[in-house]
Amino acid sequence: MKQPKMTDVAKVAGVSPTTVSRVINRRGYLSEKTINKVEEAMRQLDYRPNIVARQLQSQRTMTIGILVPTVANPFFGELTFKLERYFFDAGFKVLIGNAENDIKKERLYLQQLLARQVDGLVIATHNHQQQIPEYQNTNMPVVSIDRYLHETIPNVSSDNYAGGRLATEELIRRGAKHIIHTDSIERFNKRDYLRQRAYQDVMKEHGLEPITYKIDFDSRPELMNQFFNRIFDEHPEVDGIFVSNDMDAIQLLQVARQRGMTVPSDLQVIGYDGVPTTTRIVPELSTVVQPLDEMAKTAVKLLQKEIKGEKVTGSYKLPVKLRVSSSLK
Amino acid sequence: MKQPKMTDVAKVAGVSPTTVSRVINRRGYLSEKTINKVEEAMRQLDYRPNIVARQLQSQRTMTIGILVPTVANPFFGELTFKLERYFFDAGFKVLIGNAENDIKKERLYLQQLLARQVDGLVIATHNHQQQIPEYQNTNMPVVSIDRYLHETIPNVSSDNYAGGRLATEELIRRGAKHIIHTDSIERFNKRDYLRQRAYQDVMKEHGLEPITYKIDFDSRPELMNQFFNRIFDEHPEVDGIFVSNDMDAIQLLQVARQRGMTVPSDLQVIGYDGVPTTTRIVPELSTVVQPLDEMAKTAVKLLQKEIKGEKVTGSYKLPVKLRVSSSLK
DNA sequence: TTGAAAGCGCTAACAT
DNA sequence: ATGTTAGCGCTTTCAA
Repeated sequence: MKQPKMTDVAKVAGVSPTTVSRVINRRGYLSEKTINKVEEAMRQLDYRPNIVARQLQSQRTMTIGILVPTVANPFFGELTFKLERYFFDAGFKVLIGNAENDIKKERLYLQQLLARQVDGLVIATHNHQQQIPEYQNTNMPVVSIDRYLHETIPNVSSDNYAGGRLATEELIRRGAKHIIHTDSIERFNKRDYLRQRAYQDVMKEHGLEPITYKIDFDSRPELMNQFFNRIFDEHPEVDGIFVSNDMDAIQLLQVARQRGMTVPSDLQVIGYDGVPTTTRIVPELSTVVQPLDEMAKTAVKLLQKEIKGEKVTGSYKLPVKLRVSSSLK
Repeated sequence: MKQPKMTDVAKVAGVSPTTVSRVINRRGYLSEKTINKVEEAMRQLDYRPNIVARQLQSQRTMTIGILVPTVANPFFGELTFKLERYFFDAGFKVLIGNAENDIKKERLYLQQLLARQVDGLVIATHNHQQQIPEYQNTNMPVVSIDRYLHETIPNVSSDNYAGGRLATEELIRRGAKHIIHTDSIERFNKRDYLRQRAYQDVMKEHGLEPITYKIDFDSRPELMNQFFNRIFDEHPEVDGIFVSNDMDAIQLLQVARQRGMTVPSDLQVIGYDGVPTTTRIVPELSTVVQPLDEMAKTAVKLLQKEIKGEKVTGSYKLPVKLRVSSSLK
């Protein structure tokens, strides 16, 4: 048997559909008696309003699309979790897409979501935006996380430059002389290379030579191991490494141990992200902690403003802090 | 300016709205000329069909709701990722809810999602289903993961009993004599205690005394440390532990190391889950690997059947395998 | 305080 | 091969 609709409720309650709608939405004048009749009818039929019909009428879905590389990664899992929580508190549901560093998939999601299935979009993927013309469509409210998409799209991120400085300065302060920086290769846009720039600036300020290695984000664990081994082979003098994210840093720690290096006496390591889950699993890793909770809150707030019709642009950099642990002297 | 709709396209192309619809959906007879005219008009107006209107008409949203405790947990992050991937391949979008072990929140999600916003539901939460009457509503296609909800709702899980046996037997085979099992407390239903039952059966078969400790799932890391320390205090003779999930097992390893115990010579440990992310971070942990990919595939397949109208019930147990690493002798 | 009618944007059924 | 009409289930005028 089919789900009851408003006219069914109206019939049972002996009123018009309009009145049922009024009762559901508590709009306009209603007599106590009518309210009771209608509510009784709804209960009797186990009636649930059809959200889709309401969406068509109201032209809003109260749904937000979130695009990430993959929620299987602890950083994006945590981010998605926080975003979803704050959106939920604001009355929004959340549709997720794991773009998997696949431009085609990201475009497919966008084409779907732009078809008025969502009221807004949070983009935290790492694909090359130049290849995704959909972001030029400025009608849809969009916020990006840690990524520049378009001049009209506000961007929320941790203060990458400050974070890069913090990490590098700390390594130097603790006696490291030969410090290497590894970064993901997929951050195409110059504005996203702030961690690296900060590292280079600090190194130069201290008369040290900056050396950056680029990691292919998608590389498999075995390749990562090769990659880190190569660093050690090419730079046996290295005594400090600033790694652009904790997952990579953890793997680096493993490689260093396999090579018989002792952390922190032979090698000091600082990562980036500081997500609770990874910190809990590898408490010994020192790291630059991104204010994920604040970032999520900010993104939600900005997107809500956009949805209300306010113009929002610019870059929102949130302060990082250092978590010092036993991977530092 | 407003988004163009079908009639706008129809006007520009000089045809009827129906024809536009036909072109979009490639249905019925169309002349080459008409197709071109319509497509040109769509391009010119940057037209995107309104999905919500289509949903109202077709009575399907092509959207699935997924409820998990939180995607921030690597296990559920990975599960959500895989589910989303296979649903995407099948043409479905995915709405997520982080129920956070909060019955109220879970009910709120359900009430929303049951309002025909989704075509089906995957439930992987850990709340007490007796307190969630919405699951009695049998109209909505539902699949549960590792959790019994209702006799009409199919359940997909790893073979928990086999996994429990595998872990316990392996510890015994490798010489452990005093083996303790720790399990989450939130698995209310008897059918969910299969890992524990397997552990107990194997212990008894070998003339050993089973000892199970229950962990409160939500407990904070500090409490977990206390908890594990208590186990070691109360059972200094312990030389093997089977922990019900890897996150807990990892924390146990840390506590053991803090106490100066050496793994595996003093203490052998086996976890449960074997998610790629945690395995990559803590490769030394031996664990019972859940076939997450198969579980996701199965859940997607079952839900699609239900959506097509087929009746699906019963319990789908998928085979586990042991991942042996250096936490075993 | 309540109801009738129109319309949100699309597609299915029925013409032609 | 294309158009007309009706309707998906709700809310919003406007009227009574």
